[in-house]
Amino acid sequence: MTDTPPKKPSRIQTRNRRLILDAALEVFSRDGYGGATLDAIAKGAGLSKPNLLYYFDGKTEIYVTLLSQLLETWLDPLIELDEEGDPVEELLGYVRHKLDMALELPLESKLFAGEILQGAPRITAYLSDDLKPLFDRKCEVIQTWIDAGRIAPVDPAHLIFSIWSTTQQYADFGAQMSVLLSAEDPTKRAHAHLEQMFRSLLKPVNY
Amino acid sequence: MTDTPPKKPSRIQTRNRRLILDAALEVFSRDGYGGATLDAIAKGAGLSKPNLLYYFDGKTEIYVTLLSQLLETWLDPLIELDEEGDPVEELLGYVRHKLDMALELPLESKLFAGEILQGAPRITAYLSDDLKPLFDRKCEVIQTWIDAGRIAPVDPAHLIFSIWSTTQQYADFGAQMSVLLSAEDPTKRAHAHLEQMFRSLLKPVNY
DNA sequence: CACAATTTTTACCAAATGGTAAAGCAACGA
DNA sequence: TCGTTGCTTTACCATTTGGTAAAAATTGTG
Repeated sequence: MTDTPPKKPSRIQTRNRRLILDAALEVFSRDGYGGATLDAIAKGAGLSKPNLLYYFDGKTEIYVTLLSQLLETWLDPLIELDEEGDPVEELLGYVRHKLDMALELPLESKLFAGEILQGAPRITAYLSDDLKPLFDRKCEVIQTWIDAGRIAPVDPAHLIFSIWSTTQQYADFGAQMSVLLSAEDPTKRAHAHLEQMFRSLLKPVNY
Repeated sequence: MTDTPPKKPSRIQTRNRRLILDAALEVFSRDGYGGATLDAIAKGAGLSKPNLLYYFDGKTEIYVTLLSQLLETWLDPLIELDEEGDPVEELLGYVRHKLDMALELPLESKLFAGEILQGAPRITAYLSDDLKPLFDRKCEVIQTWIDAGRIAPVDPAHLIFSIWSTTQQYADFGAQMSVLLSAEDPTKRAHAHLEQMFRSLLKPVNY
């Protein structure tokens, strides 16, 4: 019995860790890892800095905790891509789902984008251990659909990349869009536009 | 004659400012604005920190200088979009040009992305003063093409957004792609994939 | 060369930052 | 109610960071 007992966290622990992670998400996604400070996070959480460090071992741990929690959510939509369903509708469903996530969780999207932008120094392990196997599997599914002539012959990997970038931009580049579209709401046309784009790309060639 | 005389910079000034900006690009794009330090930039440039500050007034000035220089280059391809040319080929040419830029200038792309990600706090003025007018003009051009039935009816603004995001991802998310494609070279299929995607989207409906 | 202007170095500094030690306070079971 | 455990505060601290003052060295120029 030398191993650490699991010990479920107290109510107070659950609450404060939640407060900290919420504040940290805001700060990290706004200022980046380097620009974020423990003071800012503590202030946002309504706690003192040493109190923060009672719950987390340091800045990096908070950041990594945030990322790994996020990554689970992030993977879900891709997992749901079902080989048995209708190919075009499955892929369009994935686009829709991913776009909804970007629109509803912009801070999470930005946090992730920021980490990748800087070379993903803290999550490369996750990328190769969790994401890559899933990615490879889904690429194969897509390839199967292509071989069966059920969608147009696209490059599966680059198709997924395109889905990721076109959906996430609505969170990541939101500041730019706000300026360029002034009054308009980017959300409005985003769904329709992406549906049109990927439908025209994927529609199997008639003959 | 109370205004500052132009005074062309000495050879030594030109060289050192170049050294500094080159080093700064590397550091800022890798560590973000907040994570970048003057020491790191100075080291990269092979100068002492106070020497840096002889050429630039401070961290922010270096960063802003870098961004505004970059932004000119960034705009060019969009400016070249020619109303008189063949619509589909013009737009595909823009895609190609933008992709080449992302592949050849990944640091610049990342620097820009990082700034937008954080809400573009230092370049909002540029966005509304320079980019927006150009953006609006080109949206009108695209709308003209649509009205003439020369390309499929897409949302011009979102079309441009999609071009931006799908091209820039090859720089901004390069770390992720490296892991997911392991040995392969993302560059190879990128051009073909984007051409296929935007061609199928833009092809005018036959009737 | 002499002298002024430019460039670089040395020696600092105040504020911010990530983090710690230890005492005080609260909660809770026996 | 006592003692143990869990939580919070106060008071620090070493390092890093952006930045400055001023002397020293270098460069350009008549």
